[in-house]
Parts: sequence; structure tokens; C-alpha cells
Amino acid sequence: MMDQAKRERLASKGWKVGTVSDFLELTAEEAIFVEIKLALSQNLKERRQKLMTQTELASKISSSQPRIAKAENGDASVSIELLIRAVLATGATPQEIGQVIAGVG
Amino acid sequence: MMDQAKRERLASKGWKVGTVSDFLELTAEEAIFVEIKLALSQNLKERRQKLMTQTELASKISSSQPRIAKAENGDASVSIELLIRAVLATGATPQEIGQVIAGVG
DNA sequence: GGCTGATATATCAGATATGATATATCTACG
DNA sequence: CGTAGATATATCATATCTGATATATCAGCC
Repeated sequence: MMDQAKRERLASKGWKVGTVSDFLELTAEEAIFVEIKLALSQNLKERRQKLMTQTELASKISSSQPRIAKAENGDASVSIELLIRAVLATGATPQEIGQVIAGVG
Repeated sequence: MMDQAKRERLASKGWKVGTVSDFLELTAEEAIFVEIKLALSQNLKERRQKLMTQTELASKISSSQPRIAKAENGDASVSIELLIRAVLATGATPQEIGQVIAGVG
């Protein structure tokens, strides 16, 4: 079970987990979906930090530094689309992305 | 190298691969991104057909039958978001989704 | 042929994610 | 301290994706 601290951390990023009952309304699939996004987000941050600045990565994918920051911080407004585009731009292979997702759950 | 037939197949779904030069403007990462979407699309169709109708799946994820049809046919207007939500709704695990993505490339 | 259920295609108004911009915060170094 | 580079936060107009709806096509069966 997810603890209070984690719920608050997610809620602060815009995820709809404010109250306990709200949280319980998340279906198992929705929960997995969020976890996949968070896993990609973490992976992006790790890979990017070794290679370049947020500004450099942003220009590679015609995005902006603020959006990369949100992507790396698990902001709910960032789509999986952008997360995957960004991870690919760090040189990740489909195999690596697959492993990150498989590591969820 | 992708052949003419495949280019035409993609273009017909809305992908920007109309002319050869347009096609060549796709970066390697963009190409991988499209392939990931197509792999998820195929996987969705296979899994869903064994379990339920498009209409049933649509209601599970508060979508519509036409949108599921587009998702299964690799239409460019369908996001990875929707593809993953749909695959999860067929009961796929993160492990299975990871494998599908890892299988690209 | 006609009927029925499933899937595909077309259109569209509304919702959501987007990049841009401005600015704030942080960190390291002089 | 002050300056510089990197990252975080806020706001916003626009582009893209969305579900809904209507309708077309297809397959199997009578």
C-alpha cells in the first residue's frame, strides 16, 4: 500500500490523489499507468544528467527547458509521448525503454 | 531501408512520410517512436480480439469504438497514452508492454 | 436478398498538452 | 557578497488529441 508521504508527493505534482477516497478511485490500470510515467521520468533524469543540460535536451526535441524540468519531476501535465521522445533523445534504445517499463509493478 | 509499400501504408494512416524527402527528414529517434506506436497498436489488436469487442474495450477506458479502431489500425492521431491505456485494459502487465517495446528495433 | 453485430471512416466541438516566455530558486565559484 | 549557469515554477495562446456522433463497410447467417 502506498503511504501518506507518497500520496502527498504525487498530489503536489498535479496527480489526482488528494484525499484517500480520491486515491482509491484509481483503478489498478490507472495506478500502473502513473507508475510507468514516473519510472520513465526517473530514467530520463538519470540519463540526461550524465550527458547534457535540460536546455540542450530541449533543443534536440524542439521542446523547452521548463518542459524538460517538468518531465524529470514527474509533473502530471507531461505526457508519455514527451517522456519517450526525451528518453530516446538521450540515446536510449527501445530495449532500454522496455526494461524501464517492465520494471514497474 | 523501408520500402515504398510501407511508406504508402504509413502515409495512408496520416503519418508524414508522403515524399521521399519528407521521409528522410525523420530522425532515427522519430522513426523508433513511430515503430513503438505501431508495435503497441498491433499488440493491442491481438490481445483485444481474444477477449472482447472494440465497443466493450472502449467503455472500459471511457473511450469510443471508433477511437479503438484507429488505435488498432496505427492511425497517427492516436497517442501512446491511449495505446497504453487500452493495452492495460486488456489485462497486459508492465512486463508485457515492456517486451513489446523492447521488441522494436 | 435482407438482417445483425462488428469494425472502419468522417466530422467536429471541447479538453488537454504543448512550446514560449518571464522569472524565481538553487549551486558553485570568484 | 555577487555573478553565472542550471534548474524550477507560473502563465498563456495555440496546436493536438479527445470522445461523441453519424454513417459506411464488412462478415456471417437466415
